[in-house]
Amino acid sequence: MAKNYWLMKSEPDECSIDDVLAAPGRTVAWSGVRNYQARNFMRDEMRPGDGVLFYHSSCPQPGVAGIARVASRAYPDITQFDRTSEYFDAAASAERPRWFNVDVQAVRRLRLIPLATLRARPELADLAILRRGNRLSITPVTAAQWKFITIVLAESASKNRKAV
DNA sequence: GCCAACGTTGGC
DNA sequence: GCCAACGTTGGC
Repeated sequence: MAKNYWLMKSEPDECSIDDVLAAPGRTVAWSGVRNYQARNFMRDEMRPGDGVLFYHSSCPQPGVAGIARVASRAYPDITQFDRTSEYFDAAASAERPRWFNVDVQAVRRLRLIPLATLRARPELADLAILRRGNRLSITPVTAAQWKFITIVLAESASKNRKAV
């Protein structure tokens, strides 16, 4: 099956790309997603090896902060069973779990590609996260968008750093 | 099944 | 803090 690509939002106060890089195995469980569409992407479409744009949201400098990869198939999100968790779901049971998550492994940090930079590029006009009113925390990325962001934008960011 | 009210997201 | 946009809830 062809490799898929995704953009996953995370609030850096909660879990930044550096937090994932510092985690054991550079891997974290992407638990706590409580949106059906995002859940379905993880449960039904994600496969180990899929590419992930790690996006920092709800922070002073929103943008793509790193590259990661899907590191597991989806499995039941343990936080739905934990009464002490803010993600507890009384309607879920072990027999009928409602929420699922994959594991995400950090690959590398990027010099931040700011949201404004993404918006400025006509090549990314159809990027889901740039669509008006988009709030989904997990969105698909096309192979062309992935290449453009991880090669063209990440490269030019690296050159700019040398120039500065 | 409709739809108003409410809650959340997330950039600014 | 504001506000647009969208998802969810619950009465009917």
